[in-house]
Amino acid sequence: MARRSNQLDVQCQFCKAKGGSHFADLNEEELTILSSHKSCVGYKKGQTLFYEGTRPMGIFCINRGKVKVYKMGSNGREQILFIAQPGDFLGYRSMLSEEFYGASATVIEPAAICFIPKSDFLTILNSNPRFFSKLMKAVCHELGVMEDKLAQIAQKSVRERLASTILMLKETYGMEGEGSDVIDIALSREDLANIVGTATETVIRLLSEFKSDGMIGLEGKRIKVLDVNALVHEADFYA
Amino acid sequence: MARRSNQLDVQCQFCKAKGGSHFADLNEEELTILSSHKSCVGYKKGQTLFYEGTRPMGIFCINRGKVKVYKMGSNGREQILFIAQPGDFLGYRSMLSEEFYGASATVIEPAAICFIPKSDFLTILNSNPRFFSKLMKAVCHELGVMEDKLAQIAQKSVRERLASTILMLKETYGMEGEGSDVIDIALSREDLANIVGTATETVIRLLSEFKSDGMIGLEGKRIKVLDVNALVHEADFYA
DNA sequence: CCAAAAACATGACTTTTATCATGTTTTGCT
DNA sequence: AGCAAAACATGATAAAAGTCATGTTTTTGG
Repeated sequence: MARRSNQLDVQCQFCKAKGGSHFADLNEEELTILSSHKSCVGYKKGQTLFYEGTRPMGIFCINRGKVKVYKMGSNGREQILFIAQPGDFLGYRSMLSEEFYGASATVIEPAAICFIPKSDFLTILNSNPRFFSKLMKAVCHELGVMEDKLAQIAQKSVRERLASTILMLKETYGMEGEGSDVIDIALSREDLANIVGTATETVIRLLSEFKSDGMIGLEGKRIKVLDVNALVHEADFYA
Repeated sequence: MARRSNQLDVQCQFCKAKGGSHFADLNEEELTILSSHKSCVGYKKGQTLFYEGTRPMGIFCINRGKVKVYKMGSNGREQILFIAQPGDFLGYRSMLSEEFYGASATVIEPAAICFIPKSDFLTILNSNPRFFSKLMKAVCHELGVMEDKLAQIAQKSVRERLASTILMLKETYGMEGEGSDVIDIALSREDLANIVGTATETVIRLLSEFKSDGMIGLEGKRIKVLDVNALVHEADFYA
């Protein structure tokens, strides 16, 4: 069998990212089915897994790296819906609703990503009701999260949303340091703006303000959280 | 068995709203299970089915009327997530993700609504894989719709969102008239603002503008769509 | 390693939208 | 019917955020 130069040898059975994923409690046999026709490829920053409006052919499972999932607006600006990390699946939602992709997915940190053809995935899904239930639960949870984000964007100011986004990033990517947590994700200011739902300049300005107020520290792209409480207050969590 | 004064006798087998609902192709036996412990009650405008933060005990199935589903913001303003109509279920999403309700549901037009206890609903769900699949598909679709709304709110102006909301309402509640379609739903300006995600005054002002531009007509709460193309243009659908 | 491109940063200005104030109309209730 | 409350409407003003212009720094590719 021909091999693409950057084809990687990642078997589901031994995947380190599996632990936290929905695949966590499939049995050996099922993992073998998953592995049988799958391919795993290295992706560079900026490469796109799939585009909005195209037909899903299978699911992407992230082994390493980070991927932004976003919709393109008529003004050319992206709205980032979420950032996927190792263990996450991508593309199964559209596959299950039998629709075209509603969003695009592009790598933002060098990644290793497996592709599992639709048919293999559906085979597992139909033969394992517990897996199906688990996925259902996950989708229901996701819907709740998305509703939360909608309400936040509709009702909070850009300042509040930025503060709350920084806190959310800290929860997910925060690395314990001495006293301060460094957020271990290389987001451009533009990407950050596209998560928050605002203009790049506005994010840059607010970050400077947060910095001079001593709430965060900036080391290039990396954001250091210096004063969690102040950020929580800024995000208006309890008001 | 004691009967509450406004208890209604609605049997799932003969429910007119069933046709368009997820219950459409359950068999007689399953419908009997559904009916067995269910109650169906009349609700007046303003009555609340459930509150954000409480525990789901079953699902609500709308037989007649309209219900707004919304989240409360810290500023006291509601963000309406969607409006449910006859045939829709409410509350199953939180039940399946085993979380508290993430939103509240309040009647906006006099309604008849059935309540099916959690256990009965889960019985059907576990015994009928096709029904489960259908629901999964619906949730996946809903998630796509919600992502769409998020991107719209994040990227479009209030003016564009109002135009697009009016068009959406026309699709769902439009009644064919002579030349113009009347939107058959009695939304207060405040509710409309809470769908669009803006202040009530802003909606009122923009509606006046749309009216003097000849795009819509206003007869009390009812909105008449006079020029669909102009609204589509205003909503910036193709730009 | 160097040049070009991309990302970051800041100022000036404009537009959009929220907020506050006030008055009018409609609705609901007894 | 009549009164109170809610909803609707409009103006004035302020605040928030977007846009444009321009310069600096960082990153990237040959």
